[in-house]
Formats: sequence, structure tokens, C-alpha cells
Amino acid sequence: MNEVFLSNTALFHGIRREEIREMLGCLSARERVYQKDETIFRAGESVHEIGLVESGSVNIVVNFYWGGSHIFGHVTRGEIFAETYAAIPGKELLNDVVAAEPSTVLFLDLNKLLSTCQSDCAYHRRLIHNLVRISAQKNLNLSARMMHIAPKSIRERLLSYLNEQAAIHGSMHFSIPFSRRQLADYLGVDRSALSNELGKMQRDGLLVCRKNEFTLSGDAAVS
Amino acid sequence: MNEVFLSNTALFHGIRREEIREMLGCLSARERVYQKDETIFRAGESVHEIGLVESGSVNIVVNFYWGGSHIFGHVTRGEIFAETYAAIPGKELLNDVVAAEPSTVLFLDLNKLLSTCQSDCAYHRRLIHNLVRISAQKNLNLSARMMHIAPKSIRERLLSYLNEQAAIHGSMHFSIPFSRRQLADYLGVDRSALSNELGKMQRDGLLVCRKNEFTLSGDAAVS
DNA sequence: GCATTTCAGTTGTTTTAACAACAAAAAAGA
DNA sequence: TCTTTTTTGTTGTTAAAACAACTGAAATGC
Repeated sequence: MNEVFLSNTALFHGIRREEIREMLGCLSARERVYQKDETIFRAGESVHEIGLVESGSVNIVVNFYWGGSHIFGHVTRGEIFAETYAAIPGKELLNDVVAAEPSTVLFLDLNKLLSTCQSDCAYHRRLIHNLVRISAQKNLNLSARMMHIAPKSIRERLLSYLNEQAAIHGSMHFSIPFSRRQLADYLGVDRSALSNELGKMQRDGLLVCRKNEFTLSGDAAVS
Repeated sequence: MNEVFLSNTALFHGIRREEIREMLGCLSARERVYQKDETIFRAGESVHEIGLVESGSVNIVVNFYWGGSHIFGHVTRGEIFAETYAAIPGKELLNDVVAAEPSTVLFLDLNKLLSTCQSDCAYHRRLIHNLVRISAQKNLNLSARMMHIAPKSIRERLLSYLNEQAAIHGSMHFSIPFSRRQLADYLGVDRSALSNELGKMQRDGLLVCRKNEFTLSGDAAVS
């Protein structure tokens, strides 16, 4: 296991490398390699460990009763997953977790993480602090998406999202981390309808976009 | 302050009453009374305290640029709010928090909550544990709503929601905690269209409903 | 008990987004 | 480089939900 890598993750941020090695023992850390498309957690299971992606990436996949499925989230190197379920004992997963590519996952026992270890290391508190922050951040991300999806029209959803991006980047010119298809999924609209609306908005002078680069005009600014 | 009441909240669950009184000092607890419609937190502010509703209830209100607003959440007696923002230093609130009725709010310093207090009471760990669980639960609630909103048709959204409720109650017959208007808001659809669809579904034999009481037929069951 | 207001169901109309099918452009691979 | 695949924009059609307006029912207040 790579302590240098771990010390750069949000979960272990601010913890010295020597401490990390020691802590991994306290947390019953175990590592496992997965091939592409291999299932890591399955809906219906209950878990007590959180997963930290050491290499590769994993998808959070929701399966519908009629056979369809939807990728609800994508967890990349350095990020964690399943912490919400691990925090609620006995709670069954609502979705599968599947390796999006060949990946290595580090599993950590959440109960041990939350209980101070025998050696009562000062860094343990930092770890808990980090976990709370990560959880809060995920909450905010979900809330933000809810807000963007709240309007009924595609244009309003786009403006809501793009204005948030402009605010985040502190500029009317910015790149977004989504392809068209991904943006359509994120906003919960049809892809072709999204493309269409973007075209109209450009004709209306609200914005200019080329690939993932957007420039909002003053007219598009809200709040 | 009422330690008996606090010991029944999710945040102080499992902590003895005598301990609670002691802890409140550690947490720089302060209490304040609000009148109906009075603003508790305003969008754009950053906070370091979480709020616990001791009496009454508060609304999480999103204000749109064009003047409209939307109630995003309702926090009742015993529940907490603003913990997501308090956990991320400097993060500005995206919405207002407004008293829905005359209310009393207990404010607690989150940084002090996360750092073990001088007296290093064993119950402090329990408090942090509870906070993590509450945060995780809010995450799951948001995720569940996202899943219900994912389908495009009203019928599918309803079935998604009602099946979850049936699973929660462990029965095909149950009451929901929403009025029609609230359910329509929750599912992000028009109220009259929702009523209409419920009528159709009853005619199709998928369910029977009277007020907030629903009975699903076998045909409505999914997964 | 009566008046008033809120809530829920119904219907018809209009808007709009989903859907399907396709062509051009870009990216990836051989 | 040439081929193949993926991504993106365009258009027209269709289905569905939003919207508006109204009625009856239920709840609230006086």
C-alpha cells in the first residue's frame, strides 16, 4: 500500500505518512483488485466497510426492475464510496458498485474508524473530521443537482447549472467536466433535446460554447 | 434547556442526561427563539454552528433569481440543520433557513463537537458517531429522491416512490407523509397531473388510495 | 353553524420535451 | 493514412406533462 498516495486523498488529508501505516492496521484495512465490470458491492447487501479507490475507477449503478440501469455516480482514484451505507448498520445498498476499469480498492472498517483506536492517536480525530467533511460535501453535491433539476424546462436547468459553474470558476468563461451525454444525464433530460436547446440559446445570444468550453453572456447571468 | 428532550434526539441518542448538560458547555451551546417567518440563516452566509430545533419547525428555502422560491426541506423538532455547511469551513449557504412557525433553536459549535473536549468524555465519541449517521441518512434521503425523480413519466415516478414506501412499511398498505401538493413537489411534477395519473392508475387496478392511505395491488409491485 | 379558505379531482388546451432517424464531425484504433 | 466507432448537432413527429380554469370536498376560523 502506498502511504504517499493515501496522504493525498481527502480521507487521509493532513495525516503524516508514518501515521497512516500504523492506522491501516487499526482500521482492518484490506486491499483487493477487481477486473473491469466486476461487481464490488451488490444491491441488497449490507456493509460495514467503506471503499477507497486506489487505482482505476468504479461506477455506482442503479438497476431498474424492468431491466434497465443507470450510472448514478462515478468514483475515481483517491475517492471513497459506500460510506453512507457503512454508517448505518444493517442498511441495505440500493445500488451496485461495479469496477469501471481494472481497479484496486482499499476497504476500511468504518466502526473502527469512528471509534478511537487503542493507541488513541491524535490523527484519528483528523480522520473522522475528514470523513464528516467528505460526507457533507457529497450532501452538497446532491443538493446542488436537485436544485438544477428542479426547473421544468431544459433551458432553466442549463442556466442553473452553468451559472453555478461560472460562480465556481469565478468567470463567465469556463470548461465543464461533462460530455453532452453526461450533461444530459446529470440534468435528467434527453441528449438531443439538450443539444437543440444549447443551439437555441446560442442563437438567442445567451452563451457561446465549443465542446466543453462555455462563455456566458451577461444576459445569461442570474442572481 | 431540556436534557430529557435532547436525549431523545438523533444527535444526542445514547447519551445520558447528566452528560448532556456537561457537554452543552463544551459545545458553546446557545438557544434562541424565532417568530414565524423570521430568518435564521441567510443564503450567502457561512456558518460554524449547527442548529437543532427544540420547538416548532423551520423550512429550508431556495430563492430563485426571478423572485420565486421553493421549500427544499422541512426540519422539525429534534432534527438538525446546517450541519453540511458547518462541516465545510467558509462554505456559503445556498439557501435561507426560515422559521415555519414560532420556534426555538439550539446552536452548537461543530468544530468543538468534532474535537474531543478537554474532559475527553466517552460520550463525545457517541455524539460524533450520531452526527455521521445523521449525515449519512440525509445523503440516503437525497439519493432516494433522486432515484424517484429519475424516470421521465409521472406513473413511473409514483411507482418508484410508492414501492419504496411499501418496502419501508413492510406492507402493501401504508400511509404517506405527504399531501398531494407536497407529493407533487417531492416528485417534481404538476399537482393536477399527479392527481390525474393517480386516477388512471386506480382505474388500471394498480392501486387504491384514499387521502394519504395507499394500497398497492400485486401489479404495481416492482423488483 | 356558517363563512372562508385550503385542498383535491376533473377536463380541455397548449407547450415542450422525449423519441427516432439521420448526417457531420471528432476521436480512436489498426 | 484509412477505417471504424463515438460523439454531437439537426429535424420532424409524437406523446405526455404543464397549465389554466373550474367544481366539489374538507378543513379552518369565527
